[in-house]
Amino acid sequence: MTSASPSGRRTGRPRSAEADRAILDATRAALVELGWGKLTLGDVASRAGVAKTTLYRRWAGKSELVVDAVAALFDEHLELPDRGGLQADIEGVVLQFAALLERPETKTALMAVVAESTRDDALRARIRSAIVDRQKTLVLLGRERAQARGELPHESDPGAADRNADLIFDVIAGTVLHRTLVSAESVDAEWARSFAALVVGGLASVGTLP
Amino acid sequence: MTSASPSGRRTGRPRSAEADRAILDATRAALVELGWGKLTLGDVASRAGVAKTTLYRRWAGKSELVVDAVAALFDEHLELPDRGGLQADIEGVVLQFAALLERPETKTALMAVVAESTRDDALRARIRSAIVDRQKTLVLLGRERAQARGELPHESDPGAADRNADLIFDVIAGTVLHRTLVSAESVDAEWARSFAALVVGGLASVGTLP
Amino acid sequence: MTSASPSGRRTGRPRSAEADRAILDATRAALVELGWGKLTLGDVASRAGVAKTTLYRRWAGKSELVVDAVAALFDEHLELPDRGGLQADIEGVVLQFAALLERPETKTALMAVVAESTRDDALRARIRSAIVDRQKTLVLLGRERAQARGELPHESDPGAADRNADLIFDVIAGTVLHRTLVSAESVDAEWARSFAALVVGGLASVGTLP
Amino acid sequence: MTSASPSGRRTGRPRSAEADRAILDATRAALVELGWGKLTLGDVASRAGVAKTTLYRRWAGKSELVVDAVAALFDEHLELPDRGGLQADIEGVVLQFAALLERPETKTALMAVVAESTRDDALRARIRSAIVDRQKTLVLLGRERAQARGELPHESDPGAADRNADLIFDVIAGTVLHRTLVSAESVDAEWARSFAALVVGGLASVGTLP
DNA sequence: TATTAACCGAGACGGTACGTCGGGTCTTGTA
DNA sequence: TACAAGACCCGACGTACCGTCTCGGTTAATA
Repeated sequence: MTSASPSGRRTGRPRSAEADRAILDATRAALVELGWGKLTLGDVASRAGVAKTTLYRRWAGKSELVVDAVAALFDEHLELPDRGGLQADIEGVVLQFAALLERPETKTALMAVVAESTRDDALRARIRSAIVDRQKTLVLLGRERAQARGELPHESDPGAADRNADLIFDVIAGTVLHRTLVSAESVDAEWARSFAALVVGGLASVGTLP
Repeated sequence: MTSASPSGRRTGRPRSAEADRAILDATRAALVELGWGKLTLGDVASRAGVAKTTLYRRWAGKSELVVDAVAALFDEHLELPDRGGLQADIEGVVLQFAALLERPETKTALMAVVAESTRDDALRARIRSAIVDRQKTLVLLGRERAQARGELPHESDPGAADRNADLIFDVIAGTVLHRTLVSAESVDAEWARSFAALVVGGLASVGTLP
Repeated sequence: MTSASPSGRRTGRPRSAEADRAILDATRAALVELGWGKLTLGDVASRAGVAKTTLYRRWAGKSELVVDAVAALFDEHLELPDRGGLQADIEGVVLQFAALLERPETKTALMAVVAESTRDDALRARIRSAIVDRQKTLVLLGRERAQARGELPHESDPGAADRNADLIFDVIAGTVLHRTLVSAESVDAEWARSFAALVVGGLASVGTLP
Repeated sequence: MTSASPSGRRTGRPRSAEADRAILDATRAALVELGWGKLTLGDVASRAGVAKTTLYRRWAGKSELVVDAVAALFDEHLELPDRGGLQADIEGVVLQFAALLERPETKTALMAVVAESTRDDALRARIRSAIVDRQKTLVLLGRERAQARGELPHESDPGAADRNADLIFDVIAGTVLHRTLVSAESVDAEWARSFAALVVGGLASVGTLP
C-alpha cells in the first residue's frame, strides 16, 4: 500500500519545472518588448521553447499567466527596510513601489489585469492573493514599527484598526499608482517626501480625534 | 474661432451626427454587457445600426472610441457642489467619483484604456485631455474655494502651488480608484469621511511647514 | 423596381472570381506536391495568396474543396471520341480514364474523397454529381453509338437498359480504378485491348440471352 | 520452426499477446463508430486499455494498424466454396466480397488506406500482401477448378495466363468495389448473376480468340 | 435643378491570434 | 524489458476580429 498521496498525481511523466520557469521568464520578456496588448501566448510559448499546449496546461489564459509573472517581481522587489521613522519608512516603500511600477513589464501589465479582473472574480482573487495582499503586509508591518517607536498609538478597537490600515494602504498604493500610470509622471525623492509628509500629517491629525 | 476651418471639406454629404451618437451609446451599452475585453468594434457597429466603415472613419480604434464614450460620462457626472467647507467638498467629490467608477461601463473601461496608454502616447494625451484634466479642475476649484473661505493659505510660489495641486489630485483620484478597482470594495459615506479627514489633516500639517 | 434578383445577394462587396480560380489551382498544385494526406487548407490558402477565411467561406472542408478541384480535371479530360466501333470506343475511354487516374493529383485524391464519402452523405452526393454522373454519360453515349451502328440491340425494357448501363459503367470504371490504384499497375494499349475485348464479348453473349 | 528467432530479443518482459488482440479489436470497433477520418490512435489505445506507447511499439501509424485490422476480416470472410460451376463460383465470391465491403469498418477503411498507399510504397506493399494477394488466390483457384471441369481451356503461354488472371481479378474486385463504394448501391443476387454472366461470356469469347 | 463629391449599408478581403486536437516521442513509477 | 500514465513538441484545425476594400445607392451643398 504505502504511498497513496491524498491529492497529488502519482502516475505519468511529471510536469517540467524547467518549463514553468522558462514560461514566466518569457512572459516578462515579452511584456517588456511588446506590452500587454501585443503579447500573445503563442509568442510566449515559442520564446520559452515550449509548446502552446504546455502553457495552456498550466494557465487558463493571458491574464492568469501575466499575474503570476508579475507577482514574482513584487515578491522580489518589495520589502520594508527600517529607516528609523514612520515618514522615512513611507518614503522608502513609496520609492520602491514606484520603481516597480516604472518597470516596463509591470507598468503595462498591472492595469490591464486589474481591468480584466473587473469582470472575472477568479482573476480578482488571484490578483489579490498573489499581489495585493502581499503589499498590504508592508503597511501592517510599518504600523507595528511606528507603534513600537511610539509614533502611533495602539488602536483599541481592532475593527477600526483594520479599516485604518486598509485606508492607508489604498492611499499609498493608489496615489503612487495614479501618479505613475495615470498622471504618467515620475516619482522622485522630493515627491515621495511631500507625499509621505502629507500622510504622516494626516495620520497625526486623525489620531487626535476620538 | 467661429467655424470655417480653412482646410475643411466644403462639398459633399456631411457626416451624420446621428451616427456619432448611436455609436457612443452602443459602445457604452456593449461595455456594460460585455466588458472591455469582449467588446468588438464589429459588434458596436451592428448595435449602432452602422457600418464598420462609418465607425473607423471617426475613431482610430477601440481605445480611442472607448475613451470618448466614457469621457462623456465624466463630463455629465462630475461637478463640485459647494458644501460649505473643505472637508465636505472633498467628501462630495470622492462620493461622486466613486459612484462613477462603480458604473459597469466605467469600471471595466478606465483601467483598460490606461493600460493601453502606457504604450501609446497619443492615447495617453487623449485620456489626459478628455478625462484627467477635467477632473483636475475640480481640485483647483476646491482649493480656490477653500482659500476664499480662509481654510487654506494662498501659496506664494506658483510652482509649489501646482505641485501641491497635482499631489492632492493624485491622492484623491488614486485612492478612490484603488479602493474601487483594486481593493474592490465599495465607497460609502463613512469611508469618504475618514478619507477626507485624513487629507484635510495632512494638508493642514503640511501647510504649517515652510 | 427593375432588378430584384430573386435569390442572389445584392449588397456588399461581391465575391472574387479570381480567388475561386486561384484556390482551385492551388489545391491541384498542392495535391501534386503533397498528396491528400499532407495537404492542409492553410497551405492551399497561402499558395493561392488568399486568406483562410476566404477559402472557408466557399468550401466546408478539405473533401469538398478537393472534389471540386479534381472534378474540373474530369470535365477537361474525359470525352468520347468516335473511333468507329464499340470495342475501339471502349479502348479509347479506358485509356483516357486511366491517364486521368495516373495524374498525381487525381490518384491521391479520388480514393480519399470516396473513403470520406462513406460517412458523409452530402459529400457522396457532391462526388456523384460533380464526377461520377459525368462519366456515366459517356457510357450512355457509347451505347447509343453502338446501337446506331447496329453493334448492340435496342433494349425494349427501359429498366433493364438502365441496369445494364449501370453495370457496364461499374465494370469499366471499377476495373480501371482497381488496376490503377489497387493493383498499382499501368494501363497500356494492350491491356486496354484485352479488357475491351472481354467487355464486348460479355455484352455480346449477354445480349443473346433473353 | 517453433520460435527462437535467431536475432530476437531474449531478456526482459515479453510483449503481451493480449494487447495485440485488444488493439486490433478496438481498432475495428472505432472504425465502426467513427470511421477512418475521425479515428485517432489515442482513442484506440484507450479503448484497448493500453498506453499509446504500446501501440506505437507495434505499428508505425494509423494506416498500418488499420490494414492489419481489416486484413483479419478478409482472412476470416473470404473463401471460395465450390458451387459446381464457373458462373456460380463467381457469383459466390462476388456476394462474399460485397458483403465484406458493406461492413462499416471495411467500407470506410479500405479506400482510405489505398488512398494513403498512393504516396507510400511500404504501405502499398503491406496492403498487397495482407489483403490483395489473398483475394487473388481465389481467382487462381477458381480458374483451376474451371479448367478441371473443362469450362476453361488450359493456357499454354504462362505469361498470358498470368495476365489473364490479373485482368479477371481487376474486373471482379474493381467492379464490386466501384458498385459498392463509388456508385454506393448494394449488391444483390440478381446483380451478381448479371455480372457473373457478363464475365463468363467475356471469358468464353476471349478464349476463342488466338 | 442638376451635378457631384462625400457619405452610407453591407459584406468580402488579407491577416493574426485564438484555444483545441491529434500525432508521435519521452519520462516517470511499477510489474 | 514491457507496461500504464501522462507530459512533451509540433503542426493543423476552424473561428473570431482586425482594419481595409469594393460594391450599389443616398444625400446635401454648389453651380
